[in-house]
Formats: sequence, C-alpha cells, structure tokens
Amino acid sequence: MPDRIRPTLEAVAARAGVSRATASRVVNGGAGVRERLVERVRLAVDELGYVPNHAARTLVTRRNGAVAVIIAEPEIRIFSDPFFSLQLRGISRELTANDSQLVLLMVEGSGDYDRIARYLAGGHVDGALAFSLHTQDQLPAVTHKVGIPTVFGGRPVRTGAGAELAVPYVDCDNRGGARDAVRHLAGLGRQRIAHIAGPQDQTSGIDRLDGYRDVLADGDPTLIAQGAFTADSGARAMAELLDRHPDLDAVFAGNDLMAKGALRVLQERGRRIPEDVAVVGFDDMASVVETTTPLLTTVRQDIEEMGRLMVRLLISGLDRGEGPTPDSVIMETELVRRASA
Amino acid sequence: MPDRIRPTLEAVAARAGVSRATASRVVNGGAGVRERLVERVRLAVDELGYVPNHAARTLVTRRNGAVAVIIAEPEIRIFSDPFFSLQLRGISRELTANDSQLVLLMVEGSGDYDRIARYLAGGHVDGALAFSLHTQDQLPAVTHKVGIPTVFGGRPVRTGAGAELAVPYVDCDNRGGARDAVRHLAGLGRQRIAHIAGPQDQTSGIDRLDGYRDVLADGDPTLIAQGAFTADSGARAMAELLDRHPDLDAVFAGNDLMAKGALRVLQERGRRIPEDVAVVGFDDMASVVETTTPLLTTVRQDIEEMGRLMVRLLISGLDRGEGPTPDSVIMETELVRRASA
DNA sequence: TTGAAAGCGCTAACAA
DNA sequence: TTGTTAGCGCTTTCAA
Repeated sequence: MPDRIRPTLEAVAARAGVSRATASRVVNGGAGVRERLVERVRLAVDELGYVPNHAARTLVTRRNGAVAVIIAEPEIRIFSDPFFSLQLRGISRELTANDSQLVLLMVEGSGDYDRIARYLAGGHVDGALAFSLHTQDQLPAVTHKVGIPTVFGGRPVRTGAGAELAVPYVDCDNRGGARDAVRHLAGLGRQRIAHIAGPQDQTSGIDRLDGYRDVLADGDPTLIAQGAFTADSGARAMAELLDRHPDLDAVFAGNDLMAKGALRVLQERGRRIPEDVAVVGFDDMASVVETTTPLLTTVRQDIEEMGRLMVRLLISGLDRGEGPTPDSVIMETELVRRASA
Repeated sequence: MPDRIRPTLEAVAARAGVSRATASRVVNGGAGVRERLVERVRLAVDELGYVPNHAARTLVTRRNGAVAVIIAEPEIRIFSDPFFSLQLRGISRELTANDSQLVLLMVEGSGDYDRIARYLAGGHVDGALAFSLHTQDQLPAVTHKVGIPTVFGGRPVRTGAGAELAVPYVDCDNRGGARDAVRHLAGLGRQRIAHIAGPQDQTSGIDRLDGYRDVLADGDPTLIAQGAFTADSGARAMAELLDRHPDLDAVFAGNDLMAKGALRVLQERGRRIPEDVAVVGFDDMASVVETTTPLLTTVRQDIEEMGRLMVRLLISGLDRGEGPTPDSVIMETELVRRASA
C-alpha cells in the first residue's frame, strides 16, 4: 500500500473546474447547483476517491456525527444478555442510517464517572445513549449535569441523586405486559399462579412484579420467588416455589431465561407442561424461546425497535436544538401464545 | 443549563498572559516551558474548565485518538458470549489508558463491508481491532485492502480471499492448552476420554480438537462429538456420547459452557463427577466455572489481558509508523485444577 | 524559552 | 447559481 495522500476538496474542485464552495455543495447534497456541474464534481470525487475529512467538517459545523453509548459498571455483564445485543443492534442500525458513529463508553469504577463526564463535556459526541438499570446509578445525574442530550434505555429508577430529573427514556410497558400474562393464565382457569420475579433494583423487574400484583391483588405472597434474570436463578426460584407449593398450576416468569430454567425444574419434577403447570415468560427472545420444550408462551417486546427508537428520540431532540427531550416512549407489548400456556 | 460557550486555547492563553503556542505546549505536557508559566497556564485551564477541541487537534495532527472495533455479522451473537465481554473490557481499559476512544462498528450484511471499508478509508480512526471467527469472513481481506492497521482477536482462519495474508492477531495457545487438559485426564488413569468439540469453522474449535488428537493420536473418532460453544449444545453432545459410549470415563469439553451442559447431562444420567466421569473445560470463565457442581477443572486463558494486548499491539504498530505489524502474540494457558477432574 | 504566523480541510456568509 | 473569503481551534515551524 503506497498510502497515497488523501485528496482534499480543493483537489476535487480543481479537477472538476469549479470552486471549493461548489464542490462542497455537491458533496453535501448538491442543492442549488446546476446539474452539469453536479455531474462533473461527482465524477471528480469518484476518480480521486475523495472522502471528506471528518475533523475539518466537525470543526466548522460543530457536529460530530457520533453518539456515545454508555454502559455502567454493574451492567457490563449485560453484554452477556441477548437482550442487550438486540438493543445494541437496533441502535447501531439506526445510527448508521443517520450517518452517525457509535462510540462505546464503558464505566468501570465510580472514579470513571469523572472521565466520562469530561469526555461528554469535551464535545466529542452529539449526544448519549445510556442504560441505567440499577438503583444506585449516578448516570442520569452525570449526563444531566454535563448538559449533554441523553436518552436512556429502560426507565431509570428514580431514587438517590437526580431522582427528581425528568430523563427521557425508551421502555416497553412492563407492567401492562405482566398483567396480560397473568390474566391469560387466570383465563386458562389456573388457580395458583406463581411469579418468578426479576431483580427488584431494576424497573423491569419491579414493574413486572407490580403487574402480577395488579391482577392478583390479594394473592399469596409466598407464591412469589426472587430470581436474577438468568436461567440458573429461574431454576432455583422454581425449585423453591415447588417446595412451598407443590400444587401450583401456573408460573409467570419475569423473563424468558428464567422461564427456561423453571421449565427444566418443572420437568425434572415430573410436571407436564402445560397440563399440570402453565408457564409464561417475558421478552420473546428468539434464542431462548425457540429452544424450550414445549415452545414458550411469552410477552413480546420489540427490543431492536426500542434501540432504534432511542436513537430517533435523541436525534430528533438534537435537531430541534439544545435542551433535553423530555418525552419518553413506552412501547406496547403483545402476548404470544405458544405451547407452554 | 446555560450552555456556556466552550473556552478555547486562545482564552486560556489570554488569561495566563502567554501566547497560544505556549499554552498549547503546556496542555500537551509542558516540555520546554518555564515552570512559572506552566503553573499559570494550568491554573487558567482549571479556572476556565478548558477542554481541548478534539476536531481541531485531529485536523492538524492527523491523529484521531480513536480505534474501531469491528464485529461482523455471524459474530454479533458473540455479545452473548461472556468471552467477548471480557475481551472488550480489556480493550476498553487499555484504550482508555491510551486516551483513545472505542468506535464500535457492527457489520450486518455483506453489503455492509463497503460501508465499513469507506469508513475505515475515511481516516476516522487510527486503527482497527477485529474479530474474524469464521471461515468465510472477508474482514482480513477488507482491512488489508483499505490499508488500515488492524489487529485480530483470535487467529483468523486462513482460507478464501486473503488466505495468504499475514495478519497480526492475539490468541491463546489453544492447541497446547487442549493437550494439557487431555494429558491431565490421561494422567488420572482415564481410559476412554471423550471430546466435545467447538465449531470447526473457528480456529479455537479446530485447534482444541487438534490438541486432543495430538495426545490421543489413535483414539476412537466416535469419542468426539460436535458442539457449538453453548451449554445446550454441550448437553446434546454429551447425551450423544453417552449413548455411544456408556462406559466413557472422562470428557474434555471445548469450552466451559459446553462443559457445564455436559455436567448436567452426566448427573441426570447418574454419573458421579469425578469418580465415574472426569470433566475438564476450557476458558476458566468465572461466571460459568463458579456455578457448576462440582467446581470445574479447566484450562485458563487470560481473556481480558488478550484484549489489552490487542490494543498494545495495534498502538505499538501505529507508533512505529505505517505498515501493519506482522507479529502476533500467542498467550500461554494454564490448567486450573478444581473438583471435576 | 517564547511568540508570530502559517496552515490543517472544510463550511457558510456574503458578493457577484 | 457560483465564487471569494473568513474563519472553526489547534499545532508547529521559524525567528527572536
């Protein structure tokens, strides 16, 4: 690779026989330039293999064409969560569609918040997308203080510093979806419906439990067991529930992974699904749902679309000038009936 | 947020009563500037909350302070692999230590290679880190063609386009590690040692199988079953092996996740571990190894360190000028004895 | 050791 | 519709 010097706009203009300004106009869409010249410039661009210099452009436009995705310490494991991969894919696709780059910021310790804040304050990115899953997280407070437009994935827990902040977020209707799931089970005539709850320091875990309680207002609290959104934790919770209530006839798990773990334990203990025990999950994650026997009935949320929405929300806010976008988006869920309930 | 205008170097210089050039020198380390002035400039920087404008700096230095991490389509699921999270963490930490940003590029379809190539050619990043796990992948060819310094994670499979390329990569000694595992099992006196192999279109899967064969040169090929690096696939493979060889007394699984699945099936079928069947995994992934009963004996590789090494390799190549860095790094592995073998 | 000045490549008034 | 020109904020010769 001889590593030729990269051609500048100047070179393109010269070759096309126009001024730098005209060449610039063409490169940026070509509005208000005579068709003939547009063609000549386009040709020159192709021949020279011209690629605009991003730094130069940013310097004058004050637009970076880049968005930060911030992942905070306790959540780094969410990389292992297929949920997150899907959302990230949605984000990536939508960003690409908007000619923006994805800058990944991983926050490790609490000291890192300073570094992140400096980076965000440094104007390297036009906005940020963040995942603030846990109660203790300072991220909403940090991004607000720095004053960079930010959209959160999942409703942030409103406690601690910045609890009063109205941060824009994208989430699905966790509570409503949970209600649908439990109502479906009840509609099947099930009498003892248990719940394997997700972590209670995340809104998704909290809201789904709330939805369960909405329907089973005066249910037996011992029909609720605590899980951690993993298959193993679902299995453990199921075993617990079975010990306490050998006669339970339905389970609503806080997510598909826990449902999968529950299914395994139920079958090990000789329960037929759905005859003896009906099971409903949450998420409709293909990689999980397609590998259970029987196929899992679950509450569907469009995770990838939620990722895309985060980007759209951010960019629409960016476009209409400063200031955060206080509107959030709550997406509908849908009960998908399969074989397990 | 009043969104004050960001102070420029000019402002810092004025406040410190020096020239812009001197202010610049201080901001960039302060070599060759009298101590008194250094102090004054530093003070001004603090008071004004000055943060250098990255675009302006890049424009003149031709250094981006950013590295792309490229993840190709078939591998997007590797987000679900704790292996990848760990490596990414190592990458992120080392990049941070080098004041560089991580730009995430996700390649979706084959059409995307064009977009990626354009981006890389556009000089937005100083170099790239890529994961080329599968045989068909064009990534090594693409990055080479574009001429951007690139380091791969895991030895790329050398077939198809660009098979002849000497691409620098960081990997562990998969083959040697596998040999250690199998020798350990043999040393325990095991006679019928099975192997659950990883995908044979990835070098890690291939090399570990080769290592197994190195030790068991004339072993029974039906003692080998095919897995896909997931727990479920490990369980399936184990069931297969048990059907074929009810008398097997040891299993070397291609990774910890498959070992975990195998463990479950072995126990369901009444085998005691390690008395009846000894099991060894590969990776020493904390999240897996700590959750098996009994605790898993496995081959350890320092995944996070491999991530860091990828960055160091890239940056050292960058520093000593153009041209790719043809040296690769193969890290040692270590057998970690626990309860399962 | 310090400062003056010349750009880096691009966009956006403003003029023509 | 097109071109001229003035910067964007920074680094880096080159002189002093």
